[in-house]
Amino acid sequence: MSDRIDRRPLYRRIRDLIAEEIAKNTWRPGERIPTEAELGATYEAAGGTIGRALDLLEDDGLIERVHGSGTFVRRPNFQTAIIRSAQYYGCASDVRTPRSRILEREALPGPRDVTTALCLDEDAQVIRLKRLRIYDGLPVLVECIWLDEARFAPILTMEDDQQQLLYPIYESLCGEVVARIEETLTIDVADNADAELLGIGPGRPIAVIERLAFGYDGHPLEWRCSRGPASDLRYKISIR
Amino acid sequence: MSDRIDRRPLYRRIRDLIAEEIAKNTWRPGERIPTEAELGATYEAAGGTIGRALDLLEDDGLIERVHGSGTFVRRPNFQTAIIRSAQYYGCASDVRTPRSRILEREALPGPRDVTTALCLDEDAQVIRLKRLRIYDGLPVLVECIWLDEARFAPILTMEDDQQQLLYPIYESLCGEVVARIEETLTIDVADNADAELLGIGPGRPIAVIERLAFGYDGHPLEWRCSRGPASDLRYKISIR
DNA sequence: CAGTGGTCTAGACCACTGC
DNA sequence: CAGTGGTCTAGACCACTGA
Repeated sequence: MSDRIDRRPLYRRIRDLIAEEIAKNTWRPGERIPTEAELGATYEAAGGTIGRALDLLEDDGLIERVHGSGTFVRRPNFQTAIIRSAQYYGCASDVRTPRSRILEREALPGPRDVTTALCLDEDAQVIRLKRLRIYDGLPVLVECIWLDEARFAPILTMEDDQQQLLYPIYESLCGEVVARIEETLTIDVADNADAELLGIGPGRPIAVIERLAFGYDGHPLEWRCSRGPASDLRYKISIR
Repeated sequence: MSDRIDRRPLYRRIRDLIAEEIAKNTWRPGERIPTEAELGATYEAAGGTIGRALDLLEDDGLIERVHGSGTFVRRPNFQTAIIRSAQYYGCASDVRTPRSRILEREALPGPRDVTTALCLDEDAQVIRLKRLRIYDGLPVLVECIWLDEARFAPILTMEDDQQQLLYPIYESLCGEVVARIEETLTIDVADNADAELLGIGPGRPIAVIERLAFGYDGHPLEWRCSRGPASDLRYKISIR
């Protein structure tokens, strides 16, 4: 049945087969997947082996198990994103309402670096959003967001609901689910445009967070570049 | 035998018992610990259960298993430390020799914030090192390092071997092993002292990395504050 | 209550290391 | 080769969820 050529352990191969099903959208985020017993029958493995495969998927953040209830496809929340580490997020009152205003929105032929980052054809059409994020009435982040127009066309005509986060909109409007992000932090100094939008002096340090968002199938969906005052940044990690 | 009150699963309790042995220095870093069969006899558990406990310890970076050879106490290397992410580290030639020169070294009554960070008595005596880290002849990091004098007295009289890293010295000279670190990144602007030591203009962005280092027993051993040009920083993470 | 995931065992067999 | 960790099974039992 299983390839004799693939010498990886059974529970690893089963992990990958299930991950593939998730990538193929066999089950949507939040949905229940088959029980361990059913999976055991499907993949012809003992319960312990299936359990071990699910352990790996849980570690990878792809599924969530609820004791007595079932195993579900997880919808990631990116709690440890660098952007979240900024001071204004950690404020006392957790009811601070983040808002965001779209400043510019257009479709255009993709610049070379954008099509490269998103793995698109060189002549592909892309969407560009320029957005200002606001906390407590104060502008704290300028974002430039790039999307493949072929996948995200509805974004061009949606109304600007300032309360809404983008990723849930991607899912409801375009059927695209973000499963993983990569963030890179660098430091720059504010140019005149930054200074004006963010209300700080030109030449002050700016935190630049470049983000690539990927779907369950590993394909890049969104490229985003966020700029905010570096004085608001406080990023903490623990290492062994 | 085992407490009926402790309702955590057996493999979790065994994980903690072994972690405790490591913290107590029953086995030193690099040493082999008993075989799974021996551990099974000690803790009265089946092989699979011991294996699962060791899985957890491996995930936590406390041990390393070598197939066919044994299980060893791991010596961490902190590859993902924020400081490592600086540009000058990632350079093409990997033979760049980092050097460091100790600028100041003294014992003094611990300032309040230092004794607090290191969990010492308020009137404890501490060691303060000021160090300049140099890559390719260029100064790139100013570090201020604080240690409990009671544990690290030999540091006061050691000779300044500019090639050596500190953590191996802590181990060989003082018998203290760093098992885990916590780093916090913030951004500041260069004051005159920074500017002079690092050879940049005052007011330029500075990356400030505060680091607390802990022993296997979870006690803080070292408090360190590093300052370097933020333009050299490029920190990348992946999140689900 | 039935159905689900979580723990644990005993034992078989395999794969790798180092003598 | 003996000793070690790694995989896998079948089945028992437990703990939790939700109808």
